[in-house]
Amino acid sequence: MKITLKDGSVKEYEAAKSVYDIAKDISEGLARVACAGEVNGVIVDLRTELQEDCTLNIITASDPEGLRVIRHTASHVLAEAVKRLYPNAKVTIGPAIDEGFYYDFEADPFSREDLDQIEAEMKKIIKEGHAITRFTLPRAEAVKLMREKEEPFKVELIEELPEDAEISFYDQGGFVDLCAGPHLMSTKGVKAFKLTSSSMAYWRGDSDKARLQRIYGTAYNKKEDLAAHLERMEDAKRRDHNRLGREMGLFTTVDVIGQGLPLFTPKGTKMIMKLQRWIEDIEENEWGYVRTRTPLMAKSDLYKISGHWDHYKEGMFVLGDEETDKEVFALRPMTCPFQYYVYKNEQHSYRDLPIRMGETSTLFRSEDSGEMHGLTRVRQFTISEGHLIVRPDQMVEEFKGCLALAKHCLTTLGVEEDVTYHLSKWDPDNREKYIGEPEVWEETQQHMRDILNELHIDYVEDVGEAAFYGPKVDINARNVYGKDDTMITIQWDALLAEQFDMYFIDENGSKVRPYIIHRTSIGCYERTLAWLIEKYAGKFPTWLCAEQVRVLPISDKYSAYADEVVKELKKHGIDATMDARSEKIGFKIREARLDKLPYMLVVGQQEEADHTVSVRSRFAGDEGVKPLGEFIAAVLEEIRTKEIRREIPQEER
RNA sequence: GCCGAUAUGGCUCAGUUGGUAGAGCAACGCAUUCGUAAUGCGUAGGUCGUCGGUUCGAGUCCGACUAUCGGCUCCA
Repeated sequence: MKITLKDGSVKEYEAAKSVYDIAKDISEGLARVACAGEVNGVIVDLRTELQEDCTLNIITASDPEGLRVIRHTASHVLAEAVKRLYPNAKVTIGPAIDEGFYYDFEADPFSREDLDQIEAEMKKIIKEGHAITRFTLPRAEAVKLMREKEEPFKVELIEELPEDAEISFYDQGGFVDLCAGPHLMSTKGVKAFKLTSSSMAYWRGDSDKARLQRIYGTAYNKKEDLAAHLERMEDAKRRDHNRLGREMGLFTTVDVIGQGLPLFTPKGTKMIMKLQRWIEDIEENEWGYVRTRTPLMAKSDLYKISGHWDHYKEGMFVLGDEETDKEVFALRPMTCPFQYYVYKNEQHSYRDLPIRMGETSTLFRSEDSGEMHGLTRVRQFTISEGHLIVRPDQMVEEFKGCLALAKHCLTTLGVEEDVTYHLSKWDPDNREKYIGEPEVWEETQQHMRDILNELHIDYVEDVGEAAFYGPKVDINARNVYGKDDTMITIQWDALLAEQFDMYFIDENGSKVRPYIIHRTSIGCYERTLAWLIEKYAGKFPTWLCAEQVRVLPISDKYSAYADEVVKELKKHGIDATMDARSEKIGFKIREARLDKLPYMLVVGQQEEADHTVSVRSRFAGDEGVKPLGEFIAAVLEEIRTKEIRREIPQEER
């Protein structure tokens, strides 16, 4: 009998061998890695004897799917452990997920101690080494089985399947769970796992349905892989901007000020100012933007024109009461209509276009109280907002320019490798959500594809993610915990000009509607700073650092010279300070290192006499003694070019 | 908004069955004046998130509120 494996290789076996035995054999004796039991596309029982030549789909631990199988099996072991310890708990679903697995139970909340106990029980089950076997039942019998076991959630799931479906179950030594599989062949195969946390979740994600307790865990093929994963999570925790940013004294929050309203310290403010000045300068000087300055609030009338009053009122902070007050205001959640009125302030010729308006714009959004997080989800934020008013024939070129600017910003910050581009399209099956003709949507989206391809940008297309007035390109970044946040968005809008009655005069003297591009170049400063904190673990490129150089006199005797050095540095616009405390030099260096400073200048008798500085950097350690002028020139160049100096590991120095 | 956990000096955390707060680091002072990741000694600092309740007595028990964290996206 010839067995063709998934990878195409063919192996010869004696006839009537079981899938189980073959799997055991070709998974290199591991006997733990999944036997999917899929033969020529048909799922078979693990103990089925194979009579003919066939193709066999065996998953090994080295397959990406192998990890999912291990984790899925771990979730079943978890379910069994919970049922053993809490017989009244009801099981629901337990899939493998990106970083591990979870299982939802209807039960009382689990504490960390409970998780430890469950973990111990899981280890027992694994040690007992139950064979995991698959069997199927017709739907009616499947329902009956789960009724007998008093598992209402499973009954509900089965009843949703087609009436003639063969329902598959997996049995691990008496614990039976409804499941499509595949699984490992024995509970013994779960060798490296950990329960990480528990939380609450709703049945089917619906807050009107039953409240469930979710237990999260992770599992790996080898103990070392698990340890590495846990180490990664520890590292993520250390980089977490919400922790590191506070620790480094960049921002804080205050109870009585409110949720989602971070306060920036002088240090954090300086960093944001550096980002902001950079963006404002390059937009104005290199990318042809004019700048505007518009109110942070407006009468409700404005938002009624823009449509926000009807569609976004929940998300706005409204000042006043429509019933009792003559005028009602709202803090602005976006800048668009404000800049539109700047455009409308004068009549424009086709020759004036494009007009690129940029504003460092503070916005307010009334996020739900549970949605706030650090600097990434806040109620007040400041964004490098902008609107381009363009002629239809300029649209493609200008859109390209916006993307190029965004890309330039990302590259300068050294984060261009960490983003994903998304073409957010409309949903042709959900036309009432969007305005405009299908042909126009398809055409616009094709333009955007062409632009992305021309700029050699890899992207994914997301259906149904467009704005109601047009498609957009979103640039997302992944945070330390692997979650995506949108950093930059560039939107194609051929509609709102109509709503605000914007026009320009074409060469024939008639009024024409312009197109609008709604865009940001670097996103909002709060979120960008958060991202940079995590990306660099607080060790920012020199140009961004609030404190770039610290001068460390060996002793009080040299503080006059140190002071002179600081003054000289400041004269050149370098952010420099002095540590004049009567501490040992080793102590001062240690503190400067912990503060993640790029440069330390040690000065003592020798340096004072020669007008030099002894340079120690975060990047290369001791860089030797240099004339002060030479050091300043080098740092100024590094700042000017926004260089991201690579850190040479300790052992290579 | 919903569910859960948490809230003690600037920071990280102890505080046992309710009996009126403790450590390390930081800060400050004194001594030390030092050559590339921690000098020594000492001092001060808290109405225990806020408000209310139970009690002779509350950091500890109960309730409300506020804030922080995790989850509410991954679907047999």
